[in-house]
Amino acid sequence: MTAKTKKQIVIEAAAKLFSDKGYSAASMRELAGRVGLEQASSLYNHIKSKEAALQEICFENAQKFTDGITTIESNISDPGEQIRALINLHIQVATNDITSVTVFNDEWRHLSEPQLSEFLALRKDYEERFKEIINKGIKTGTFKNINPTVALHTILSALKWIHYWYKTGRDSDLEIVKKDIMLLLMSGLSSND
Amino acid sequence: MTAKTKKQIVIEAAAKLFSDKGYSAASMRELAGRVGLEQASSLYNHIKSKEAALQEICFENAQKFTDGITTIESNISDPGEQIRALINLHIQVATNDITSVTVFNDEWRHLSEPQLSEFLALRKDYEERFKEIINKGIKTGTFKNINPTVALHTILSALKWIHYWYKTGRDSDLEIVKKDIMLLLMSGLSSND
DNA sequence: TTTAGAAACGAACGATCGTTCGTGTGCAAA
DNA sequence: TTTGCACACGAACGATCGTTCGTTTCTAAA
Repeated sequence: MTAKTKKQIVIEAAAKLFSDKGYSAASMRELAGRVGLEQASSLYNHIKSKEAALQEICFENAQKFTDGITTIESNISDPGEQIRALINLHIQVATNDITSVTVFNDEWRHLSEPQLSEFLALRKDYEERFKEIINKGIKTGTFKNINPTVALHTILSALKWIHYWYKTGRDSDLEIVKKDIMLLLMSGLSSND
Repeated sequence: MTAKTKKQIVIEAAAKLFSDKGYSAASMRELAGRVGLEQASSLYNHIKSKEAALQEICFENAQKFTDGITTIESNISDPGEQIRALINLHIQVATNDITSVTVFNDEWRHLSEPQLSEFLALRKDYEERFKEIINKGIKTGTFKNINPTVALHTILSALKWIHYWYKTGRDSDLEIVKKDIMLLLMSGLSSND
């Protein structure tokens, strides 16, 4: 296990700070204080700028999702199991790195060009591949005939509260939560009796 | 139809601006420009402060949800129909006032005390009442035996993308979207063949 | 036509922002 | 022991922020 570089520490603290206050309300002086530095200027020995930190966080998380869906596409063929694996991926990412996924979800819009366009392109690509799996499931009769765009966004949006839950309450076991989210999204709230 | 007061115009423009840039990144000078004023100082003839505008937006929307669930509680008794009505309420609010619901969802954390606590109490109250309906449905066998907290947050979170969709693409009919969201949340993605 | 009040203006305030730069310090290689 | 480099410091920069205040302009009632 290699030691964490100071840069990594700064980036992680930045993710937490951006998550707590939002990117614009987060100051470099507070970030310095959180990593034990007296001066904001000291940060610039480790990162290039405030926005460079945001970029690292956003693209690092984008990579996790891109890698995840690539693995799922090549190792699983049944659309139902693919969607289950995607749901699992989102829960996994959200609970493994609680703060940076918040930044990924909410603070990407403070990226400036050309990073903003690049980020949106990555997201769009991910969504298209997700939607393609839904489409395939509908065609094969595995899924209901629901508008794929609606299904895509409803599922993605539904998975966004996890990091919040994991951060605050976390009263029940993760495996139970995972199972119930799967059940709700795949089979719905209504009982079938 | 009474004319819109300048204060209302300012508040609505503030909602749009907060939605576009986030509360912290939104400046009073840009807000002034958006309502045709050359000076930010002119805004203070209509609103008390930047945060006062945020407060109005947040609590006005909280009121809509509180009023909505109160009506549903007293006019509908079947839990399944109550949840359907709640989903409908969220879609209705999100599409009727696209921008202010964004602020309600994402920017409330920039409220300062005591408004922050007051807002969180309102939200908590709403969530408890929503959860109570889920609980009732589980008890009567209308709903699956899913952890009510998980079901609550998954459904609430799932409904948050609507305003985004309504703002940007809006390629398909609202009634179709509404129907498909209902179907997905109540019966799930999997087909039952 | 006069007058009172509402609303817009423009300068200015103190505060805070991200970032730069020159300096000093301490550790590791020579 | 000397040298070089990584890193922390502290002052300072220009910019922008929300807000205040005194003044001017506009409008509608008298």
